[in-house]
Parts: sequence; C-alpha cells; structure tokens
Amino acid sequence: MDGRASIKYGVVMDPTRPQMTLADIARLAGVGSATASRALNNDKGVSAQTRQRVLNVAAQYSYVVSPEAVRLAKGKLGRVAVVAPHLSRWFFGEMVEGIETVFRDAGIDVLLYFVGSLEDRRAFFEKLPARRKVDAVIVVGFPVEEAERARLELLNVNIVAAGGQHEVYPNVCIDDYRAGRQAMDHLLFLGHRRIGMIEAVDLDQPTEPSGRSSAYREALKESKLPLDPELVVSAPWGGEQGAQAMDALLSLKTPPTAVYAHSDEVAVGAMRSIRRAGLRIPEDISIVGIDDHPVASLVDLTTIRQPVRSQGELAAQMVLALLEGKTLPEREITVSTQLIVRSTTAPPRQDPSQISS
Amino acid sequence: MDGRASIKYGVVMDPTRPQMTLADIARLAGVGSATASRALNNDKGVSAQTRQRVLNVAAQYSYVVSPEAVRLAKGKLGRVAVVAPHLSRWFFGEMVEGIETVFRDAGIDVLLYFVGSLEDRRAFFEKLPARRKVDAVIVVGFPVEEAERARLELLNVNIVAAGGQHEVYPNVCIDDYRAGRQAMDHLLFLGHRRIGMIEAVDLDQPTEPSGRSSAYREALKESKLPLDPELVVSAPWGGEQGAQAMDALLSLKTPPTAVYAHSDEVAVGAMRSIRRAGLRIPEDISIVGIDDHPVASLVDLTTIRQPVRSQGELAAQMVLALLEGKTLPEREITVSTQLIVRSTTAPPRQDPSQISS
DNA sequence: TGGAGGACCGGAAGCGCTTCCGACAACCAT
DNA sequence: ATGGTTGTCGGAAGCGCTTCCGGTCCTCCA
Repeated sequence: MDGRASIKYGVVMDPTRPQMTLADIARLAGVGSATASRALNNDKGVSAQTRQRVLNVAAQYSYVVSPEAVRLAKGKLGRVAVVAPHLSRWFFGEMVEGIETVFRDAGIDVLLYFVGSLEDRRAFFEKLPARRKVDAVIVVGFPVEEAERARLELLNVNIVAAGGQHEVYPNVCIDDYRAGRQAMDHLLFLGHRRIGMIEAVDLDQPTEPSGRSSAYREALKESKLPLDPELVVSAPWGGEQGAQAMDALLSLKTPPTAVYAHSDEVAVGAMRSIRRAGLRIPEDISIVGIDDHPVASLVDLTTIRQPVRSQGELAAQMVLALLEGKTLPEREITVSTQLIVRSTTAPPRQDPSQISS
Repeated sequence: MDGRASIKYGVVMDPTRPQMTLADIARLAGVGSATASRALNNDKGVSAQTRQRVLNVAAQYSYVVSPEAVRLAKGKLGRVAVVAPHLSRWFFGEMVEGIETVFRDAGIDVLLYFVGSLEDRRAFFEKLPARRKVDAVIVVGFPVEEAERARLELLNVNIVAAGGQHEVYPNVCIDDYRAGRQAMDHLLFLGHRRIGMIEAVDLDQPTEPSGRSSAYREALKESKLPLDPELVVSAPWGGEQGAQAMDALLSLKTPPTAVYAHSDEVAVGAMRSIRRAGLRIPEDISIVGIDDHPVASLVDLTTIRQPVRSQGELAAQMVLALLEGKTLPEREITVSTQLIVRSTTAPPRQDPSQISS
C-alpha cells in the first residue's frame, strides 16, 4: 500500500491509479487494440492462441472495459428505465423484482425512477432524466396521460407498461373486470344481496374508470340487484383509508352483509373497522379483497390472487424482444387471476330475502 | 411524419434520425463546439448573448447531451448502485424510495441490483456488474462478508451501508439492541414473566448475532428471570414462518404469556396462530413486533417504530458528501426507535407470581 | 498612445472503446 | 508457378463530449 493510497473507513481508495485501458492490455499482450477488443468480446477473427494470451493478461490485471466508452462507440446503451409510482408497496416491489431479475440475466442495467408524488411525476416527464440513457422504458402500474405520452416519445425508445391497462403501449396486466367479477360472483354465490364496495383510488395518480368498479355494477345488474349508491365508497389506496371507508359503510342504517374491496390493503384496513365495531368476520360481515398480498394469508382474507412477479418478468421479456427488433407476438398479455377462499367470507347470517328491504 | 418513421404501437420510432450532437448545435448557433459546451454547462467564459443564442438553438431542437460522452470525457459517472436483497418487502422498498429521492434531487442516477437469492448475491460479487459504472455503492439491509468486501474494493468507489450494522462501512441504522430492549422492557413492565421470542433469520443471507436477540437475554437477566431455551424459536423472515414459530411456542406445556417478535411481519403471522388456537390477544397472550410496518396499525399491533425512509435518505446524503470529497462528520448514524403501544399487549391475566414456576 | 490584462471564443487533443479497411501470410486449386 | 481465398492482425477513424491552449479583440491605466 503506497503512500498515495488513502484509507477511508477501511476501504482502500486509490484515485491516483487510473483504470487500465484496452490499449494497455493490448500492449501488454503484444497485440493491437483491435485484436484485443476482438479477443475480449469473443469476436471472430482472432486465433485461439492470441485470444488466450489477451484473456490472460486481462485477467491478470483484472481488467474490465469502460461501459461508457463501449456505449459511446457502438451507440447502444444496454440500459432500461423502470418508472414506478411506489416501491414500498408490495405490488410494486414485487413487480420490480420480476423485472430486474430478467434484465439482470440479460446483462441489462436497470435505471430506477420513482415518481411517487404528482410533482415527482411531472418533473420526470418534464425533464426526462432518462433521455439518452436508456434503450427502453417500462412503466409500472399507472396510466400514462396523453401529454406525458408525447413527452415520452422524445425518448425515441420502446415503451411497455406493466400492471396497468394501456391502450397505447404493449403491456401485461390482469383483467381487472374479471378479477372484480370473481370477487363479486363469490359473494353473490354465497347468498349476499347487499354488498358494499370500497373503490381504491390513487390521489396522486390520475384515475381511470376501473374494471374493478364496473365489475361490481355488472354483477349486481346480472343478479337483478339494485345499485345502491351509498354502498360504494372510494378511498385512497391504503389500509387506513380502507378502515375509514369501512366506517362509512358501517354507519349506514342498513350496512352491507359483505364488502368487496379493490385491494387487500384496503380490505385489511376495513377488517380493523369491522373488528373494532364489535362485529365478527365472516359471521356478521364478509369481506373479499384483490391481490393476494402476503398479508392476506396472515389475516385469513379471502381474495383474488394475481401473479405480480411474473407480470414483471413478462414485461421485461417483451422489452427484450423489442430490443432485438422482433415483433411482439401479442401486443398485450393478460395473466389470469384466481379466487382464493379463506375465512373472511361466508353466507350471510339471515335469509337474504328477509334482509333485502 | 416522413416515410422513414415507423409506427409501432402508436409510438413514433425513427431510428434513422440520429440524435443531434453538440457540434450540430454549435454550428447552428454559429459558434465553436467549445463555446457551445460552455454555454450549455453554464460555465463562465461565454457572453450572455452568445449563451442565450446557444440555449435557444438547443431548446429549439430539444437537444440533450449524450451522458455517455460526457462521462467518457470527464471521467465521472454520476451514478450510484443500490444493492438490496429484497424489494417486495416493505422495509426495503421504503428504504430504496428514500435513497432514490435524494439522488434524484442531486441529479444522480440509481442503478438497482437486486440480490435476493444466495446465487444472485454470489453472482453479483463475482461478476461485479457495477464495475466502472458507478461512483458509489449503497448496500441495503444485509451484512457484507469478508470475502465480498474484498471484491467490492475492486470497484474502487465509496461504499455505505443502510439499515444493517456495519463495522467497516459508514452506515446508518437503528440500534437493534435498544429496539429489542424497548420491546422487552414494555412486556416486562406490563408484568410478563414468561416471554417467548421469535427470532427472525434470513436464510438467504448470512446471519449475524443480532442485537435484537441479545436484548432479549439481557432484559431477562436484568429482571433476574430465567432464560428458558425452549421459549426462543427462530424463523425465516416472513408471516408464514412467524405463524409456524408461534405454533411451536403454543405447543409448549407452559406457553409464554407474551411474545417478542423480531419483526412485524413475523408478529402478524404469529397473531394468526394465536387466533386460530382460539386464544385472544392480548387477554391470553401479548405480542409485540419491531418496525411499525404499515400493516401493524391495521392489526393494532404494538410495535417498535423505526424510521425507514429517512434511513435511506441519510445514507444517500452520506454518499453525496463522500462524492464531494467531504469527510463525514460521523462514521455512523443511528436513528432512534420508538415504542408504539397499540392493543396487542396487556398485563398477563393471572398474577405473574402464580405462573412463574 | 502603447502595452498589459481580461473577456470571449475556436481548434484540437483527448477520453476508451468498436469497427472498417487494408496488409500480410499461408494455403488451395488451377 | 500463379491467382484467389481464407485467416489474422494492426492502423486509424470515429463515437460526442470536455477542456487545454492559444488567438482576437477590447478596455483601461500609465
């Protein structure tokens, strides 16, 4: 350890020793830089012997190429941007894990852009920090507005959406309407006639009419049940908000015998309200959520499972295909959802016919 | 839209139109490339008038510099790597959100490396994909082994750790021992004498003797209570595992009257077991966790709150300081934890003196 | 009025790679 | 023996920036 090296917190830092360059390796191996490059990249046109010599030298000095120089020289970035409105929420974390896994295997770097608040989001689309930095973009879990789309086009790269319907971009998602129907049909099948819905909305994100909501209305209509407006309340995504929404439902003169929540987080919050109100689940009131969030099994919540990680993986694979210039076999992929019956749902206590006003 | 542009899924892609270069802008503005560069970078040595002219041209063609070329030319990367073992878990997602926010404001890109499994992790340290790509590394929530540390040094960059004690790297974390004591002292104060502990271990990560565990032993010792080995069970992080661990505790001939879980996820799982066993919380058995995970408030779990996002922010700020060549005022930052009493803890039913054997 | 100094600017040399193209040698078929 | 391959290799031209270095031109003071 020479005098130039400084020790910071136990880590040896030696900024005076510049990284080796390809030219160094070439010289050391006694070949031209072109040959060295070819050897390192496993290109053809190098004798096995020469290649080995280069490789040995490179290994000896633990040489790695400068990605910047490579990218500059060949014009490809080998990087993709993932932009997501949340990370700490299970759905998004899981999604990003799936995406990251696929890209890592493909040797592609993932640049993360977290656009939680409205300002973040606006700033992202305004400044487009990903400009000239990525070959593609994956938008996770939120609809892109018209104006934003225009900005995104400036990137001049492929875009795919994951976990959120999209008319414009190739995407992978679940069928929200179907998921909602699975939940509603389950409740209906059990005999419930007065069903409440807690709509989850994201205050920081523009809302779109959700399939999960229309599923509620359609299901009711098909069962020839009235649509009582006071039975549907909307709440921002999240447990606390779900709890409040449930409080509202509970304060009705005729509360529902079952509630359909747009997400498990919301459902779990609602369960707290029910419990605190001294009511039992599912005896007094049934509840079903959507997602199969890990917490769902812990609180024995009946829910509609959606495979999140694989949505991420599929989206990443789409990007990979696009990057290779392939045409996508299908513009959008819908993964299926599944009813998981646990113990928060049961038939209503009384004969439904007696309850219905 | 000329004939060259192809439309894929509504997105205009025109690979034939190369990005504008600095030289183009310079020419268009009638200045040399050096001047254009200075104008764009807000360097001095350019008249206000010339600068404005360049800026106008650049804006007109919505020009952005090529980050690769910049990095190549000036040798700085402006990127940092975040390596984390999980993302879908609240703790990690929250942490990364905090980190990302700070770096985004500083104009630094975040490269994400997710090393969930042991193989991932090994591969990461083996191949060091971040090599020559980042100016610093933040390691989130896991201890770095000796051998890994050696590899990390090859990166020749600053490293800081977030959410996990570290003897070597600058870091920010909570005092695990103290958090554990807060939990235990609370239970002890309530009068519990037979307290179980569910140790959370991460199978995919090397474990270290945790402060959370020693807090248990120390607290017991100080209260002159015996240390009954069968009262401590360890479980992989996660709700289901917590549930199983609790089952074990419940099957003891003298089950504990309270349990201290290393994390809220584990605690919530344990609650399910207790509930399924027909026992009531907190009447029959008390439980306390650590984290103040969002779900904790939803299930009314008493817990020790730790500020996760700000740990991430602080870690990022440390990196920023290091990057600017500053010396850190403090090598490690400990953020404080806080007991949040909700309704899963209460005094034991019977006089503790009757229970203690 | 002359020259020193400063403000402004452009040319050009890198930064570390990839890749085109030409050179050379050895080897084949004619 | 000769022309044409084929297989290897190196020189050098970029890729799009930053920045050193020097050149103009103008100002200001002696």
